[in-house]
Order: sequence, then C-alpha cells, then structure tokens
Amino acid sequence: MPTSRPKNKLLKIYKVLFKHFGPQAWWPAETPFEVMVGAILTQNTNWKNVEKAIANLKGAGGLGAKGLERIDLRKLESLIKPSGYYRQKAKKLKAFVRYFLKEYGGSLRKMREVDGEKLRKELLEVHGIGPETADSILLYALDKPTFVVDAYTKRIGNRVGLFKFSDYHEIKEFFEKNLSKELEMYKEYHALLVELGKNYCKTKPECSDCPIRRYCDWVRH
DNA sequence: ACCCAGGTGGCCC
DNA sequence: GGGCCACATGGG
Repeated sequence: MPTSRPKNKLLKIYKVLFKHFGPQAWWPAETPFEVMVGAILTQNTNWKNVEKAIANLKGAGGLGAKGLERIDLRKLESLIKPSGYYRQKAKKLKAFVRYFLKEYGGSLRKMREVDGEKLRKELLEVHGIGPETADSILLYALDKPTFVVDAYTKRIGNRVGLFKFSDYHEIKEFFEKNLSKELEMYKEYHALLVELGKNYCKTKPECSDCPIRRYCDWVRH
C-alpha cells in the first residue's frame, strides 16, 4: 500500500528529530497574547529581531491588548522597528488588536471557547494575518490542533521527497492527513522542522551530518 | 557587498 | 488563480 508509506515516514522523521534536538517547548513567550503578537512580528523575519521588538514593547508597557490599542501608531512603529517591515507590522498589530478586543473583549478564554475552524476563518479576515500566522496563533496561543506550514516545512518536505507541491493548504493537509491529530505533537513537529531548517536544511544545505539524511531523497540525488 | 530570516497584501495579466 | 513586487531591520 503506497498510501501507508507517508504516514510511517512522517512519524519516523518526527521521532528522529525529537531524539536529535529534544523537546522544543514552543512558542517562546511569556503569555498567549505575546505569542499572537510574536506571530505577526516574525513574518519573514529572524526571531532574534523579534525578541528586540518584544523587549521594547514590554519596556514601554505596551504588551497588552488595551495598551496596543491605545498606543500612538508612530510610537508603535518605533518600538517594533528592529523586527523589520515596521510600518506594515504596526498596522497589522493594530488591526489584530482591534479584532481581538471587538470580538472577544481581549479575553483569551472566550476566544478559546470558539471552534477552531471558525476562528481560522475570522483570523484570515484580519489585515496582515495570512495562513501561517493564523495557524501559529491557533496552535500556539489557542491550543487548537492545526498544522503550521512555513518556509522550512516547504523546503524540507520538497527536499526530503515527501511531496512535490508548494501550496500552503496542500502541504498542511498532507501533514494532517498523515499524522494523528495530537496538539502537543503538532507543536513539537513544527518547532523541530524549524530547528532542522535553521541548522541543516538551509538554503545552503549542510547535509553531511543531517539527522534525517537517510530519509532524504534529495541528498541521495 | 551581498544573502538570508519562523509572510502578507496589492497589483497585473 | 498564479506570478511578481514592496515591505525593512540586523546578522553572517
């Protein structure tokens, strides 16, 4: 049965990565709200830069829904400058906070009560929230089991030979169809793929010591 | 002096 | 519906 192969391979790769890198305990943040803010700030941006922006926000006492709603746009821009695209992202943060306060009164608990599919549609309506940011928020801030796809996931999946497509939802469905729907495993898997991408499966790959070398079609040509 | 990083929205055809 | 492009800082 060729259809059972991806399942075994996906689970095997997960186990090998987990053994190699250990538990990742993602998302690095103090609160779920901070996760949501970080998810917007990290769009196409190095996490180190995001940490600086978040530190600035905390220093200004601006890392709360009410605080971000009130803060002057220009002031917000200057605080998040290190994270890049700072004018765009300031607008996006404002749009998200407006939604969060309007729909849920800034209550994470209320938001968590809502069905994941409904939330996903809502989030995608918010300016600046695309599929990856929506899924990151759902998975890491709201504990909704949805698989997060990012640039690393695409690159690794294609290189390893798991799939040939590059469409976000196709890849997302590939993982969800071939894995059991377990919240903690989804969190770890995405984090582990990022770790693999950062350390081995980069744009300039370093395959010689890659932990999943034996499962990679690409490295074997 | 390049290239890259935990994407998204707006155009154009 | 797919293919470009702007968006921007900081580190290698």
